[in-house]
Amino acid sequence: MGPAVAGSGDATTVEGVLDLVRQQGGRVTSSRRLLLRALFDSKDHHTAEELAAEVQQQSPDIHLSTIYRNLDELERLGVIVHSHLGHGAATYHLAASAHGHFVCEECGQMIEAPDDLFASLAKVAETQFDFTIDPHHFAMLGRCAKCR
Amino acid sequence: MGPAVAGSGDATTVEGVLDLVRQQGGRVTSSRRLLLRALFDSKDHHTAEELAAEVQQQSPDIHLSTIYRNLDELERLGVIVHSHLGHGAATYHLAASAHGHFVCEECGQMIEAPDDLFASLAKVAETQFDFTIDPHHFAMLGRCAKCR
DNA sequence: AAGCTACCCACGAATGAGTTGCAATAAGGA
DNA sequence: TCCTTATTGCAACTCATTCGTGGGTAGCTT
Repeated sequence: MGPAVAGSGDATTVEGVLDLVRQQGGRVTSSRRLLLRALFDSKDHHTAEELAAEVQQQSPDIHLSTIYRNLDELERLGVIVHSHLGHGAATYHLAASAHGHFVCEECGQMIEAPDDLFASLAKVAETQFDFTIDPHHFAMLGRCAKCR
Repeated sequence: MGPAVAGSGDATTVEGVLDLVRQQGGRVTSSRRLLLRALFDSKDHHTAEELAAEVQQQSPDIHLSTIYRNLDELERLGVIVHSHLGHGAATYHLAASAHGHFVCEECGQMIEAPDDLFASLAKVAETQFDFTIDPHHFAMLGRCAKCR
């Protein structure tokens, strides 16, 4: 039957997320669509500035502050998350592909860490402090093999 | 006998650290002494601004930028470290009492975590990625019991 | 004790990342 | 098509931190 119509609000496609936005009383604007395309097209980590540059290739008038406002909105909807990988700007990516990060303090190399690596830490934090960790937000710094 | 003379460069007292500074070709100034006193007097975490306020009670002309430059210097000497506990300013404390941090995303409550809590994560990172973690720099975010 | 000189300081201005106020614009239901 | 209100572009702002500068001073050297 050809490509399925955009799911009604499942956050797995650009149009699906836009449905979700509309359902929440938000409006579908071209800046939102372009930003979501940039986020879906590359599953990497991007700063707000990088995403703005991407979006501005299609529509140069879209302002960085609009990008920030839309990123905030998408984060409130749970579609994306941001993380801090070091001392610079935050990076954004789809919430569906959330994961932890190991970042070398020396060379900046970043390793994506599947959640189960943090399972034992999660358990200790839980039993000792009644604390539920979220290992995604801040990177775990350290030294990679090359820099040690 | 009286109190022992300041150790020759052991970073366990204000005067010891100042010896160390002098040994490295640095100069002992009153802003450095006051800053070190502030750091030694309370073993808590303090932002640069808080430390400045403390120092300025003795010597109101000491500028915030001097605090930052001295904090950098002390960090290069390995006497102090800074960590990021959330989205605000960095906090500084003595390197000797370094430790990890669990911080609640909701209420901001901070729990100091002894290093051995991170032992299992350290091992996994080592064997799987040849990566040596430093669990002090960024806090591990999450939810405390009350906020969950 | 005085001189020298590299180091250090106060001050202000600049930076980088992100936020906010506001008037103009546009999405989308009526 | 009209109307309401979300959204945008823009500029100005905040916050944390860094930088440039000329004057000041610690602490060798003599």
